[in-house]
Amino acid sequence: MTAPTRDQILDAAARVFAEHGFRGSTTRLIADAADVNEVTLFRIFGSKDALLGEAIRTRVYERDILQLPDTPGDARAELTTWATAEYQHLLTHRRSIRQGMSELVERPELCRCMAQGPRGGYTRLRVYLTRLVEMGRASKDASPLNAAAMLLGALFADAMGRDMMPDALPPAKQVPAVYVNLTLDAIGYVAKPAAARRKAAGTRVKRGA
Amino acid sequence: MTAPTRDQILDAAARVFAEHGFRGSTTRLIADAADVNEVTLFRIFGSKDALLGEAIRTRVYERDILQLPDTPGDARAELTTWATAEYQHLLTHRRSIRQGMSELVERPELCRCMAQGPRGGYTRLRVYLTRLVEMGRASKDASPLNAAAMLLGALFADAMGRDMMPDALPPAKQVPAVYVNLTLDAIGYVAKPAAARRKAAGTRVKRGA
DNA sequence: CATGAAAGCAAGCAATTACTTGCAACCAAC
DNA sequence: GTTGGTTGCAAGTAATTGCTTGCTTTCATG
Repeated sequence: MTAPTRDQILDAAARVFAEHGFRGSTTRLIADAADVNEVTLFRIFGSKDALLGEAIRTRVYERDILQLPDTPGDARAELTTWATAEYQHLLTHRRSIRQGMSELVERPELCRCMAQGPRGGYTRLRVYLTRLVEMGRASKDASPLNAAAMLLGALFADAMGRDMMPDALPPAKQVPAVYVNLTLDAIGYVAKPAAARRKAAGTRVKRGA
Repeated sequence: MTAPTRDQILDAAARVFAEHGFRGSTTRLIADAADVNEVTLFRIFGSKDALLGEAIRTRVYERDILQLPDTPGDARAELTTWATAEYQHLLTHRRSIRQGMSELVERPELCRCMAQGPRGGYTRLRVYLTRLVEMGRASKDASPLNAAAMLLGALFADAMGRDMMPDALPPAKQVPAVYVNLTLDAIGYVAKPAAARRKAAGTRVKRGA
């Protein structure tokens, strides 16, 4: 068994899955897309389920989440960079993600690997926003937990729904910055802590949302 | 042909679709769920496609969007009520909506009816938030368009993703208020216009997000 | 060249699925 | 009771699908 063929099949399976979903990804379709003989799929992976399971796990859901700094600097810039990577992944894989979401009832075992990315992102973001509050750079009343959920939710919804109504949403290139800025405004973000705020009084009027 | 049987079948089809999606909704499954003979489905609807198409259109996607007042009063209360209705619909139909989303590539004709609800909600919310800005009750820098997108996005993502990670999101009962309040904070909402703001200086510290 | 592993090819199986057909049963209305 | 409309029942068709099997071909290695 050669690694190129195995990867080739996994890549092809993920592509077919994105368009056709679980049932619609016939072994014939996958074999054609991978440019191999159908029987090869069974020789290597044993069953269609095993093949597709591994394909979407390794090609869609398993990934590294970008790090956020332990000590926040320019939060608007840092979070926008971070959100851009997150959003890019969601946008790139939106078809597969939509297919995976539709399988939640019939294949609950998919739940864990599907939730891995969102959980990781959520945790990092929440920690970062909590630090902002602790540093006196966001309102003490703010809930980093809720704000993190809202930002990630908005990014997710945008990526999943954009194909449905592209004209009704902010331009894709602007999306990360738009939602990051709204989120930071929502938690009363300021570039400097309260003690230093009097000297930088105009900071908030310079950024529009 | 009797109307009860027709409706019975449509209801059953929608239920089966929510769990099994398009392909997985076999005519046998639907007939069993509707407690009718399989041939009846074809007598009444002609094909499985036509049946499912009508079922999800009429049982999931076609709906009335709650109105928002032309002149905003207590925006936190009004938007929370409104968002609660919106969220409830999304939560109730989340399985069907997820299935529908997964079909976007293979059945692009679904796009329009799927987008109808979100578009309507988006428009109403945007108009309402624009009025807030015009009344001097939100920041002139705010973009009602972006804020509307974020609020609706967050509600959507929450409803669609809750099954995947129920513990990582705000409690469902609190969701509408949480995201409405964050959104209003993001656009610099105040209960009264700028001219009257000095007399109600404590308004913002009373509500936590 | 010989060998073994990997993959291709062709045929086929059993199960499933949307759908059809002919007859029978049921029910409401006259 | 008769009639017409609606639905059920049973059997079946053609197509599709995951998967298997036996033989052949290809390729890398010694």
